[in-house]
Amino acid sequence: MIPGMSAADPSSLDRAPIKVLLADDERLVRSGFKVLIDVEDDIEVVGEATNGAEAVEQARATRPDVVLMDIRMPKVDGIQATEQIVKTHGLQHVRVLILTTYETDAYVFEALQAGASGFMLKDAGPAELLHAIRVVAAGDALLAPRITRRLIGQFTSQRVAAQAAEDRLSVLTQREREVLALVGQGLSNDEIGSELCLSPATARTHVSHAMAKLGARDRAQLVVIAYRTGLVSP
Amino acid sequence: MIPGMSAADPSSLDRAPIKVLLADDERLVRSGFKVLIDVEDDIEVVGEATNGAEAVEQARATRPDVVLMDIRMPKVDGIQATEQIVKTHGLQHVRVLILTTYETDAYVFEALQAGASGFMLKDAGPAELLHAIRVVAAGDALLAPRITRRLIGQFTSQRVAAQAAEDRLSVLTQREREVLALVGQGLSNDEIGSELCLSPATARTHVSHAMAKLGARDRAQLVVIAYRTGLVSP
DNA sequence: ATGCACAGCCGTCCGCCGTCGGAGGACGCC
DNA sequence: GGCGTCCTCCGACGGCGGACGGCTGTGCAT
Repeated sequence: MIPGMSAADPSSLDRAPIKVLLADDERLVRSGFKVLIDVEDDIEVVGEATNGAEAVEQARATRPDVVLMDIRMPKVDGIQATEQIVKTHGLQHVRVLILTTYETDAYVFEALQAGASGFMLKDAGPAELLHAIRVVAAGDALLAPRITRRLIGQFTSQRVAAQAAEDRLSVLTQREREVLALVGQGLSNDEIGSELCLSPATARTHVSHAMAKLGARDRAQLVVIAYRTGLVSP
Repeated sequence: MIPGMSAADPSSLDRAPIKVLLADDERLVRSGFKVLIDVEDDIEVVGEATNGAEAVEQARATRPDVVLMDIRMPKVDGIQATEQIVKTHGLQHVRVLILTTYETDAYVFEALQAGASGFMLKDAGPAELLHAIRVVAAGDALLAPRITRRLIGQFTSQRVAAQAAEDRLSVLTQREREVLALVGQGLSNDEIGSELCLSPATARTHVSHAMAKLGARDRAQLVVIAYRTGLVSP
């Protein structure tokens, strides 16, 4: 074991070994992982599966700590299998580590949504893979660096977009923004008036001004703008 | 160098060493990192800073590949410094790796938004830290496993919430959902009618039914529901 | 076959919404 | 003081929106 990389498992000797289930349709890949894992003292392979359905069966039978799951597999794919495993009663402790060749964004999203704890690419080094298994077994999560980068990029880009959209509201006065926020929650003019201690006529004026400035025709379109700019939360 | 962990830098010997700038207000922390880094052949410390302002100066002077940045620092904090560095013309190649004791969600978000490429906790092992430096220097990104876990948890939880909210729409007919989607984009009844090849009166009926079933009074409130359920994207 | 329920479609009536014009007061700026 | 901006308020008009009832067709059950 590599010194210093053991944050997830500082004393491997006095614990039960991490039980791993391999799910991949290619025999060569499985045997490769198996020899890689078997030389480690603190990790052992307890089962293998060649498709998603088998993976679910094996998970129920062997109750592993970690499932190394490929995505593209015959019959049931890895993402569906992941969903079934983590939703099975009594198998909540099982962590799924996706291991695939493709870094398609859609795969990553679906896999995480399905309940995967990690996402690694097959071009990762052996030590990275072993480290990932230990991290996931400890209940933490881990993504391949390239995936992390893209995830962050997407995260920040949508933040920037929200920032840019928020600039559309810069033409509004403070009061108009307040009114817009209430319109964004579906309030009527009268409700806005009593909420802000205004005459309903004044509320209408502010709504009207906001619509004119933002190019909205309806108050419905104002709601759309309020959501798109992030003025009102989901 | 550890075999297998070198995916980010497979052949360290035939490249220029990674230049690292240390930014931390505690002398002990800096010296600790320095001895850790200096024993590696492919990484070298080219400067040190004790606060955010110094970090920006040093980054301009030494043009490092990676800045190891603490968050809590006097004068200018690490997040502000990160923002200034990555926005400085000619310093876009500089990657910032946040290294802090606290895993507060707000810190993580702000740091990533500011342009950081990684976020590690100070309780990480030496090998993890060195690996993180190499990953970030290679242009990829990396988060501490605990951070990754929380990020994924937040990501999926909001997905699950959207899923639960979507059940509200189960009472609607297919046609009504279509109409609702268009209402959610701010379309008028006439526009919906021509969009779906309907009489405007029919569009109104569907809108009316959707409102009755969902407990909405306005079409504005329908827009709110459409966004909250995720029927229309942000 | 009859009755029933539901989805879809349409026309009509009333009310709120949105527009326009006007008007007053508070504040800051030249 | 004059000017501009913002907030507040009012009244009247036209129109879209929403409610209501009626009509058709389909599927299901008795």
